[in-house]
Amino acid sequence: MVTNGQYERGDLFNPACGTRVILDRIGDKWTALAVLLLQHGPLRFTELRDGIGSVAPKVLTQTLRRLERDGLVTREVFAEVPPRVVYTLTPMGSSLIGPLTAVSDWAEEHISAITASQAEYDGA
Amino acid sequence: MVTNGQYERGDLFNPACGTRVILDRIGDKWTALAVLLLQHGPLRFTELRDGIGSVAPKVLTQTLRRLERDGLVTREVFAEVPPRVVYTLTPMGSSLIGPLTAVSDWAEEHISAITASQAEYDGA
DNA sequence: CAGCAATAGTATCCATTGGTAACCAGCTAC
DNA sequence: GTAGCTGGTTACCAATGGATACTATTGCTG
Repeated sequence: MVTNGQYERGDLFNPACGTRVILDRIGDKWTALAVLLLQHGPLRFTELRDGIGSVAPKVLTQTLRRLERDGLVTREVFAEVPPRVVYTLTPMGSSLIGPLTAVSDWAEEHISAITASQAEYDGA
Repeated sequence: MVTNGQYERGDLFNPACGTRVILDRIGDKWTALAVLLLQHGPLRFTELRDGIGSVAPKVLTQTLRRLERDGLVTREVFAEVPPRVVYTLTPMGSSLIGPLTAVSDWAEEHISAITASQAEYDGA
């Protein structure tokens, strides 16, 4: 089931399928969270860094650069003093909010059951 | 906005919020893919390993053990020769298929736009 | 009985990614 | 001139993931 000869649809056993490529991309430590945080409007570098709390600036820079390269966020630099850099979701980035929110809602719904399962597993 | 005093709902800026805990858990390299692969029925260790293709047995074992600990899959050992181990989604595991499929569908829909954006970024 | 084959892993070592801490560039206010 | 703000970068260390070899169990082959 080949689409345009480059990516295979649906066949998750094929490493070249689009889903696997994307899971590999947004399945790193901070990407999904960054997109979710930007859903209510643009944020500055420092707002993201301080808000996340535990991310190293180096890693946040990497995450945002990759998102920019993928066309999911834009990066605007204002030549002020002190400098200001604002990150904004593109329309494509915004379209990812829905699916990510589905996962997020699932998480909120099942987090306590998962924690309970872990406790039982560890104690048994 | 605290639920039971342990997890905070909705506030993604709080590292203790359920979404962030779960994103940290299923946002590793193979967990989401393993759940998606199990959606059509149980699979053996070797079927998962060979199907994924590029995962080291050590890492697949870690992934499946964590999923078992979280209560998302069950592990059944048949004392035969050669041995047989079958992994199956629990009801909670199956309930994650919907949200993950939403992400998967998004991926299939936007993979070519993302690839194009990357090419432009790299060439510009 | 010696040797081999099949499955589901471990064990060991190496590579890649993420984290910590320190520093920089540009400008402004003291 | 020196300190401070922002948005990083650099150098180094820790944790996670990957490659390869090996093991345990037991029936089958010769």
